[in-house]
Amino acid sequence: MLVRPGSAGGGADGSGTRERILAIALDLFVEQGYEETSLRQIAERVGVTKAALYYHFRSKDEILLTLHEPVHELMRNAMVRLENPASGGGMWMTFLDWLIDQVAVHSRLLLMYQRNATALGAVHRKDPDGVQRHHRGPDVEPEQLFLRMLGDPAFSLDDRVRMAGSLAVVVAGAGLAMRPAAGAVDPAELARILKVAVRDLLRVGPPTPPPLPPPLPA
Amino acid sequence: MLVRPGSAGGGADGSGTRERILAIALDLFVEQGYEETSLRQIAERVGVTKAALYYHFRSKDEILLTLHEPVHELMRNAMVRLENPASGGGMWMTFLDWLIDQVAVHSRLLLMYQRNATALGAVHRKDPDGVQRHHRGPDVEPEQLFLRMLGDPAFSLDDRVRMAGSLAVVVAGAGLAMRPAAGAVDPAELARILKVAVRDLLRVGPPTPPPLPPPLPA
DNA sequence: GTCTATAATGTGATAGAC
DNA sequence: GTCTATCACATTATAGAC
Repeated sequence: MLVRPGSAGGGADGSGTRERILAIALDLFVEQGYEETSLRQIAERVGVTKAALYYHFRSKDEILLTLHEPVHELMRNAMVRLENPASGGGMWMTFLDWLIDQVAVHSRLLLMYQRNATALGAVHRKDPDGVQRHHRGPDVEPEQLFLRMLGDPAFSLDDRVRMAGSLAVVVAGAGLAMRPAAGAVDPAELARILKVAVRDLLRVGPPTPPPLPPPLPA
Repeated sequence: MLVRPGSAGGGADGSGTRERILAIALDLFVEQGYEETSLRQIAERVGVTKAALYYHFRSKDEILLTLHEPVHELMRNAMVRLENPASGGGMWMTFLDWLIDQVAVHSRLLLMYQRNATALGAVHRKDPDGVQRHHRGPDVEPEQLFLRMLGDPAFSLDDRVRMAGSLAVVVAGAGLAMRPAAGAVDPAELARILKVAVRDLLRVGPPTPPPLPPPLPA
C-alpha cells in the first residue's frame, strides 16, 4: 500500500519490517511532526532497536523522503498536466478535478506533508542531492511548484487569489476528511462537493446552485 | 508592534534587546521553522550570547509562545464573535469579513503560525500550563477551535466543506501576499478581492460577478 | 544586563558480534 | 536482519563572575 516491495538494497524482507517502520513513522509524523519524533520512539513502537532502522534506511531523513515519494510523484504528475498547453482557462479546472480525485486516495499522505512541509523543506535545503536520488524528475518542492504559477503576471491578482484559494479549498477538504472530530465522511461525496465548490469559487461551469436555506438576506 | 513593553520580570530594557530577540526569532521561525532554529543561531544574529537569551526568556518554548500571543488573542477574539448568537447564517460571513481585515494586519504572524503549527502543538501538549500562563482565556489550539465547529452536525457536509474552504481561502490569500515570488500585493486590494471570493464560495451576497469584467461593481 | 564556562541530556549515526 | 555498545555532536539550560 505504502511502498513498492523490493525497493531497497538488500535481500527479501520476510517479516515486512521495512513496511512496518514506514507505517509507524507515518503515524508518528502525522501525530507529532517529523522533528518531534525520534528514532528511538519509532524503534520502540516497531519493536526493534534503533540500529535496526539503519539497516533499512540510511538516515532519518531517508524515512521522511521515502514516505514523501508518492507525494512527489503526485506533484510531478500535476506539473505535467499543468504544463500541457492544451487549454487555457479550462486547464485549471480540469487539473483541479483530477487533483480532487487524487487527494481522496492520498489524503493521509497529504496530511503528513501538510504538517511537515517545513521540515521537508529543511531536509531539502540541506541535502538536495539526497532528495534527487529518491525520485527522478525535477527537484521541486511541491509548494514551490504552485508559487511559481501564482507569480505569473499574466493572471490578475483576483485570478491568482482564486486559483490559490481553490487549491486551498481542496486541501482543506481533504483535511476535513481526516479529522476524527469531523465525523465519518464519504470520500465520493466529498469529491463531488469539492468539484462544485471550486467551480463556484472560480466562477466557471454551472452558474451557481443556490443553497436551500438562504443564510444571508441579499 | 510585536509585544507590549514592560511585560517581563526585570528592569527597563533600554536597548530593546528583548524586542530584537523576538523580531529575529520571528524571522528565523518563518524561514526555517521552530525546530530547525537553535538558540545559538538566534543569539548569533542578535549579537549576544545564548545565555543572554535566558535572561529575557525562561526557555526556547517561551519565545515561541510569546510570539504566538497575538495569534492566540486573535483566535480568542474570533471565538467570541462566533459564539455570539446574534445571527445564524450571516454570522459566518460577518466573521470572515472581520478575519480578512485582521489577516491583512497580522499576515506575517499567521505565516509563522502556519509553518509552526505542528511544533506549537507539541509545546502545547508537553506543557499546557506554560501555555495557560502566557495568555488568559481558554486554552485552545487555534486549529482545534474551528474543527469543533466543523464537526457540528447541524451543518451539511456541503456547508462544512465551504466553511472550512472559505477559511482556507483567506489563509491562502494571506500567504500569497507574503511570498516574494508572488510580487508586491496591495493589502487593501487583496482584502477586497478576498471578501468577494468567499462570498462566491459560500453563495451569499451578490449573485456572482463574471470573470472578465472588473469584478467589483459594489 | 550580559558574559564565560559548563552541565545534563538526547539525538542521529556507526562498528562489529551473532 | 537484528542486536549491543558506543561515538560524536548539538542542543537546551544553569551557575556564577563582572
